[in-house]
Amino acid sequence: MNWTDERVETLKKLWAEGLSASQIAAQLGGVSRNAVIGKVHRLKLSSRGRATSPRTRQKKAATAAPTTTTTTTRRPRATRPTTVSIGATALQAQFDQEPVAQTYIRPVSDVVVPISRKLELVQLTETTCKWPNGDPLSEEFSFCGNEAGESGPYCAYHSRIAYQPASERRRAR
DNA sequence: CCCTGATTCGC
DNA sequence: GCGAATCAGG
Repeated sequence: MNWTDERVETLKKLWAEGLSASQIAAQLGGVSRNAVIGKVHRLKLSSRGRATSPRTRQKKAATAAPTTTTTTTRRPRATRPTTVSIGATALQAQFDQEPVAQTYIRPVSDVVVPISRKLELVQLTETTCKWPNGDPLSEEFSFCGNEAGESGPYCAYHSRIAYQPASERRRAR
């Protein structure tokens, strides 16, 4: 995957919004979080709060021989054919809503979400992502429905969105 | 163990 | 320039 102007643009945007490298990587698709971080550095826009202390590294020389890892699956981060722009409401609820009359739309920023299967409630099974798309009161409402595995009610992507903010908050950056 | 960003360095 | 491996830390 090469860094097209578009992708770089998205990267900058999301990074500026404060998304984590892995989230950005997930949304761009085809790249690892390391790639994102590396790119961010090269773009010299890494200045986003000192997360870690002044590291002084000078260990390991290079890639050592991994001891035949039996099932060390290298996950290419699943298939993400297309990315669809949807006005997600995921994290908004946590931002206080001023009593001020704000009837118009709040851009917040488009959040790119992976393909959803748009399932109805009755179609959900124990392994389908139960992440809601849209307003539950709306006709348009649906569930993500992608494979959720057994680690939770959401697919890998939505698990991040659902749980990560909490841990992020916990660290109180 | 999960995650975060930072750095190094072979490619 | 790119990004995996690695580190250091929450």
